[in-house]
This record gives sequence, C-alpha cells and structure tokens, in this order.
Amino acid sequence: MARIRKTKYVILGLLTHGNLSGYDIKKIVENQLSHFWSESFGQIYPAIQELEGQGFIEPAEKKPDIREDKKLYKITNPGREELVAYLKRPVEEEKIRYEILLKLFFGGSLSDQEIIKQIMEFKARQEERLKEVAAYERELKSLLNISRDHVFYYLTALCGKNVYQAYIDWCNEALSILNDVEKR
Amino acid sequence: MARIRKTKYVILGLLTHGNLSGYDIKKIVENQLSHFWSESFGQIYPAIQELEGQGFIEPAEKKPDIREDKKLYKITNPGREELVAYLKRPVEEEKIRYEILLKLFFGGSLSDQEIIKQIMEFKARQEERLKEVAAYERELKSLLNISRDHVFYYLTALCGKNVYQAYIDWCNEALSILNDVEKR
DNA sequence: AGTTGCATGTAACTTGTTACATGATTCA
DNA sequence: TGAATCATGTAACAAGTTACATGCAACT
Repeated sequence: MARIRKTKYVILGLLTHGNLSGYDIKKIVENQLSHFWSESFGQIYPAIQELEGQGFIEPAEKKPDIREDKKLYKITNPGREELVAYLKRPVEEEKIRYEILLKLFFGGSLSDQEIIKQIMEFKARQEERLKEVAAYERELKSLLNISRDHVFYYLTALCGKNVYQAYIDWCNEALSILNDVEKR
Repeated sequence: MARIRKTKYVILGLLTHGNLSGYDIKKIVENQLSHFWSESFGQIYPAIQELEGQGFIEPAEKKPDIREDKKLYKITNPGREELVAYLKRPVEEEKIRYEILLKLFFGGSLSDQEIIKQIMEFKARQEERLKEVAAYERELKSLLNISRDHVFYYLTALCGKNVYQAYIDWCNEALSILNDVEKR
C-alpha cells in the first residue's frame, strides 16, 4: 500500500458538510460515494479516534431528538486546514489491477468460447453500473444550479459514466475482433 | 481485501509461456503487464514457495549458460488445471477508489483555481499513459497475425487506450463546465 | 415476540509495500 | 574499482476486510 491512508480525509471532508457520527459516515459513503469509494467500519471507527486525538475533530452537541448512544462529531479549524492541505496535494498514482485484462492476457489457456463468455459477463456488469451512474448523473445535472457543491457531485457521476461507457465500447470491439479471429 | 490472492495465478499464467525464475516474473510484470497489473518481490517469492509446495510448479532443468544461483520453474499439469479453473471463474468486482473523484467531491473546500489545477495535472498524467499504451497498441496491432496470444496482448492494450481516453475526455468536459460556472 | 435497522467498537486475518540483507555478475 | 543489474529472500509495517460482540429502537 504505502499510499497514505485516505479514510481520515473522507471523514474530514464529509464533516465539512455537517456534523456526523461514524455510522452516518459509513452510510453516506455507501449511498453517495460508492461508485468511486468504499470504507468499512473497521477503518472508520479507529480513524475517528485518531482524528479526535489529533484535535482535527471534536464531539458536537446533539439535538435532544437523537439517541443517547450516538456520537456526533464536528470538524475543528485545524481539521479544516489538514483537509485543505490534503486536497491541494497532487493526486496519487492509483494502482491499477484489472482482473479482466489479466485473464485475457492468459487467454491462451482458454477456448474462444470461454473468453467470449468472460467478456460478455464483464460487459453486462459494466452496463448495470452505467445504468445506475447515468441515472444519477441526469438527476444531478438538473440540480446543477442549486449549489456550488452540486457541480462537483455532478462531475464525479459524469466521470463514472464516461469510464463505464469506455469499458462497454472496448468489450464490443474485443468481441468483434475475437469473432473475426475465430472465423479465419 | 478479502479478494482472493492473484499473485499465484500471475505466476502460473506466465509459466505457461515458458520456464521462468522469480526475478524473470517480476521483470515481465513490470515490462508487459504494468499498465494493468503490479507485483512486488515480497509477494512473488513466497507465492513461488507455496505453489511448489502444492505441486503446481516444480524446478526446471537449466541450460548450462545460465547462472547457478538462478532458480527456474516450470508449471505442472495440476498447475495448468488450477490456472484454467481460475481463468474460468467470473471476474471479481474490482474495488474502485479514484482519488481524483474524492478530491473533487470535497471541492467545496478549494478554490476554482485549485480544482482546475488538480484536474489539469490528472489530465497530463493520463495523456502520458495514453501515449505509452497507444504506441504499444499500434505495435501489437501489426503483430496480430503472428500468434493467437498476440490477439490477447493487443486487446489489453486497446482497453487501456479506451480507458485513458475516457479520462481525458472527462477532464476536458469538467474543465469546460468549471470554466462556465466560474464566469457566471 | 421477533426481525430489521441503528449504533459503536474490536480482533483476527489477508493482502500488499518497503526496506533490508546478502551476494554474484557485468561493464565502464 | 566501482556502479549497475541480476538474483533470492525475509521482516516489519501498513492498509483493508470480515466476522464478531454488544445493545438499543422501531415496526409488525
């Protein structure tokens, strides 16, 4: 890994939008960031404790209507600075491991039919994802004017749409090429 | 992680192309698989020992011209079966973590200029990668007829080309949208 | 009364990287 | 002779997932 841990910045970032608990953060990541990010409870809760120890977040007062055992946090000024410093740093080289390409690289050990099956399954999954993210993108496009943040949400969905479409296009090209090879 | 370990299959796959040492495997991954895969020595050597213990690979006779301290391995028939069983299994859901989208999602904490800078840096890196993989793709396209395997190598390069191009297109759309927003 | 969801947290495990140790060979 | 590359391996660490433990609240 050696890539610096991002969980802390996800928490800081989400806390700039409002006070949240660990559970809230997990739900938001699942619901709104899932097409480009994931976090597990096993990462979130220890990271919260670390952030509190560093003074980057602190307990927030709860309104009386929320349950006793829920711990709400808010971001502090040093926390904001820490987040901004991270956001300004260049994006790290993401390590890429595409299993479909690995399997294709060793295609010599499979029959054409088996390879075609793998690509079709992969394509079907990308189509599902595209459908989801394209619906999300259309929704966000209509909300573009309601806040500056909505532009950013829209752009993340647009990226997903482009990338999934690129995979689907590649699947079609690959299937067509394999079909030509098979016939000759 | 929880995703099953792929290192073993990379080793088995490469050994179907010829007898290799751990060092050879590392070099091939770096030179030929680097646009979609990576492995470190810390994974390769223990995996080799495990594969040998399972009888999936075994020491190969060396030609007298290669050095004493180099350990060449060859794949066994059970090893071939193990590889094929893996290749036939559906491709696992890859976990996606795009840091550029994370940073963009929290764009509210940065100025337009800072966001634009991040996207331009990201775009420049994708353009570099595209250049590399597109050159590789053109080369492989001309070699398409020399073996069945070359079709697979070509398709992996083509996929990289499509995906990097999709990122670049998205960067341009994003920059144009951010420019419009800035002006109003 | 039982199931589902809310809520916090820990422990064991897996995967992966980095740095280090060691030494041979090749080439300028 | 010294640097770069070849070559194998280990140990410490970092990151991330999964399963588990615990208990409250809401609803059916």
